[in-house]
Parts: sequence; structure tokens; C-alpha cells
Amino acid sequence: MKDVKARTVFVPPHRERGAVDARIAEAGLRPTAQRSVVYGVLLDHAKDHPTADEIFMQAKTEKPEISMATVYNCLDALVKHHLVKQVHLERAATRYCPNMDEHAHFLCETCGEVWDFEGAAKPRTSGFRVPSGFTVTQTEVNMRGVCPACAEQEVAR
Amino acid sequence: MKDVKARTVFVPPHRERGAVDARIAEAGLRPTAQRSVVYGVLLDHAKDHPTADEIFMQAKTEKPEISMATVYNCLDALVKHHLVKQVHLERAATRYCPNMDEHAHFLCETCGEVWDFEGAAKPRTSGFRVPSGFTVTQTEVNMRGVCPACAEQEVAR
DNA sequence: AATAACATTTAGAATTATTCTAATTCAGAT
DNA sequence: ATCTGAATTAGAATAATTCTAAATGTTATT
Repeated sequence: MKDVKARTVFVPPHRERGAVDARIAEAGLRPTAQRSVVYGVLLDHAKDHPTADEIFMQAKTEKPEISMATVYNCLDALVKHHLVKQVHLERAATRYCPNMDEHAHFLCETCGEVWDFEGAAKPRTSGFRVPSGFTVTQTEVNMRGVCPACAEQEVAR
Repeated sequence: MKDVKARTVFVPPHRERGAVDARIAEAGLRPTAQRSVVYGVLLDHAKDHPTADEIFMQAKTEKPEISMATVYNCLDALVKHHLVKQVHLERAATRYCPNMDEHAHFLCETCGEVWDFEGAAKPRTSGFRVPSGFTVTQTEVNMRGVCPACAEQEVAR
């Protein structure tokens, strides 16, 4: 697998300021300036599944004083209040995803890019038999393989 | 969540020496002493889903000269040759699992213990629609929640 | 059996992601 | 204005993993 890179991060096109704060407040969190920026960055880059470090770098362009520790604090708060999901695809850095619909993640083993696959059936247990007595609160489905772009390049060679 | 601990590791009851080497060889790997020990430890503690560090500690009791780097090397080789699966449940250390049947992993958020849930339906895509052009080679299903023992303690309080 | 070529192991240093700590700042309630 | 607790900050500390270079082991060839 090549070096795992995130997509190029670019400045958010349009993000409604109040809407972000409203969602944070609805989730039962005080919408501080930092949390808004972190959550906003994540919403703008939902497709990128950025790491804490990538979020930090982007957040700094909007709020230069923000610190890495705050990014982690904010992400933890957002995760705890079900606005954001952690994604553990590899032994590398945790990725963050603001798409709370049930969906799977796909990691291309060639280019390292991550995609969302929308769910169909019952993702709560994803076809697995949960033994009695266990309570499942969250299910994460991670796939790996080759994306169309990389498959094409493979053929070309 | 309490401190995440692995189950108490105890000395393997009976492990057939030749069988381990044979499986390593079948997978196309040279069965070195270190690989045998690492794979053997993993087979004996399949239910524990140990981390590299836990494997290292147990392996040392059988082969005191083994080094952490070698444990990582061996694990990587075993993963590459499909004898072992990596499990990424949390932001903590990667866990290793020698059960190559399709199954899901369940992490108890209270005690940190990990279980295998045997699969029923088609775990290859686990009910998710894979867009055309993508090739899925591996699917990992991770669940979180509360295990029966912890649920009981919860009620007792 | 000796040699060459290559794979594996080793110890320890280096790197990277994440968490911790203590001081400071901020927001809301009195 | 002041108190109180929550949030943020910088930087140190920790933990997992990878890297490096040297030593050792293995296999194939002579």
C-alpha cells in the first residue's frame, strides 16, 4: 500500500454558521468557538474522513490559536454526543466521520482513500447473531480492497 | 469505560508442536522458532484477542530472547499470509485474532473484554451495497455495547 | 564442507498518535 | 462585579509502532 494520504483539503464552500452551532446545542453541548470550527471542518470534509491532525491543520486556518489538545477534546465531546463517529480502519491514526447514518467504510489498500458505502439491510448486527445477554449500541463495518481508479491503473500497467 | 485489560494469560494447555509449524508452512512461510511461538501463543489465546505487547510477554516465557520487533515482524508476516487478522476496535493498541472464519468482534465498553460473534448471513458485504468498480477483499465488523456480566453488575448497583 | 546470497532476528533509537497536567481563559449564574 | 465550573491552551509525558544497522541463521551452490 502506498503512503496513506487524505484528499487535498480546500476551504469550505459554504457552511451556515448558525446551523452548526444549533446542531451542537441540540446534542446537549455548549457551542464554543472551537467546537464549531472543529465540527464545521468535519462537515465540510465529510468525504475525506480526516484524522485529528488533518482537522487541526484545517481548523488553524480558521482559528489560528486552536491547539491540538483542544481538537482532541472537541472531537471526544462530539463523539460522546453522537455528532461524530470514530473510524478505526488501520493501525494508523483514528479517522473522524460526521455522517451518522448507518454506513460502512471502505479503505482502498492501494491509494489509502476512504469511502462511505450506504447501508441496505439491518446494519445494527450486520447479519451476525448476537448471543443473548449482550447489548449492542454501535456497529462499525470496515471493508478493504481496491477502488475503481486504482483498479484501472492496475490494468493499464 | 474502565481500564481496558486483557483476560489473564495462562500457560497453554496442549498445543501440538508440529501442527503449528505445518500451518505456517502451508501458508507459504518458513516456520522459524519465533513465528511458531508467536502463532502458538495466539492460537492458545484466541479468545483473548491479545495485543502485540501481550503476545510479547507470553512469548518471552517460552522464548526469553525474543524481541518486540520480532513479534511485530512475525505478526505482520502472519497477517500477510492470512493466518491472523488484525482487529482495530479502539484508538488503543491493535489486537490480533487467529480465527479466520468470518465473524464479528464485540467490545464491552464497561470491562473492555472482546468477544467473537459467529456470522450468519453474508459477511462479505454485511448488508451494504458495494458500488460497482470496487473490489472488497476483507470485511471487518466491530460492535460495542455491554456484555452480560457487566449488565448484571449494573442492575445490582 | 565452505561459500555466497538472502531472510530473519535483535536491541535500541526514532517516530507518531494520543493523553495528561497545570495554568489560564471563558461563560453563565449569582 | 464576582464566583464557579467548564473549556482551552502549551507543552510534557506516554504508548504503540516503525526504523536502522548489526548479527545471526538458512538455503542453495560449489
